Amino acid sequence: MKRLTTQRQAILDLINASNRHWDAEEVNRELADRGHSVGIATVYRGLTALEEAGLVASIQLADRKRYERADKQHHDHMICTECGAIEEFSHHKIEALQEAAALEKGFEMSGHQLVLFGRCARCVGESTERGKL
Amino acid sequence: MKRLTTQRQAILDLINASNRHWDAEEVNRELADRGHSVGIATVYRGLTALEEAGLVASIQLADRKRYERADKQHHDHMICTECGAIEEFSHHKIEALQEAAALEKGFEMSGHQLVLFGRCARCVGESTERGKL
DNA sequence: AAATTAAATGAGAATGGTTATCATTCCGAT
DNA sequence: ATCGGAATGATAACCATTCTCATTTAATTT
Ligand SMILES: [Mn+2]
Ligand SMILES: [Mn+2]
Ligand SMILES: [Zn+2]
Ligand SMILES: [Zn+2]
Repeated sequence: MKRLTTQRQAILDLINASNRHWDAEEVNRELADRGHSVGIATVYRGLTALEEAGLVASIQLADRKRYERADKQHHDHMICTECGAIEEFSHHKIEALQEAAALEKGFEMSGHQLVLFGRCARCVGESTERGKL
Repeated sequence: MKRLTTQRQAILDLINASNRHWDAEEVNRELADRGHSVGIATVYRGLTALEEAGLVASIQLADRKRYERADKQHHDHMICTECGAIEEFSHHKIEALQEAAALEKGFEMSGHQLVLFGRCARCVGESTERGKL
């Protein structure tokens, strides 16, 4: 059980060849554009299967789930509330302190999700530009 | 504009009188049980309005949005993947380091969301009990 | 190679949380 | 009392995701 079919391979290749954080619909559309159209249900099932196999990683944002390559070290995300850009960062001290906080509550931590919201450098720069006019 | 109507007051009172993290449907059902039934659409609008007014706070979990009292100091959450319990914690160092990480990327942070997943003390205890049998 | 069997696919229906519509009701200000 | 902007509630619509099911694909066994 759990085959790496042509469709799943196509999804995996797409994700591995980029640094983006894809949602199911984007994967579906991009594959269609490339001529290897894959049914949307299959995309959802494929993404789930690939994640279970540890071949892709995901972040659950408010509305949609997004997938990215799994061959990067663990990191968290900052999301620009203005342009939607997703930046990555990792801070080992934060990770350590999370563990500490969990321990303190007798909580057996198995994972976490940290997302920072705000304006990315580019958006901040642009609005500053505009202010100068 | 933005009135504190009877319905919204009822929602607010309900949330303020508890330490729970309510979703819209729970609020709707609880108010109905108490005889002050409020339409589900009104509950959604009310919760949004109350949050905009700073009278309640919210956390966006994977599936649903949950609301809680706003009169507590900022905190983050640990969610038990076994029983669904939501525990709260706050760690000023984590908060500070988040700011630092944002600064490093030229990111103008306006908010964040940190959720730890795992098993709460009670669930860990229970499975240990069971192991002893 | 043919048959067997389990898993995967895809089209479309269904689900579930949330938002939009719209006629009606409420309420504050003139 | 009247007017006009908000709020309400029933319901439809939305949208991401999952489910159903007939069909296809592909390993495994004869
Ligand atoms: Mn990432
Ligand atoms: Mn809380
Ligand atoms: Zn931006
Ligand atoms: Zn628990």
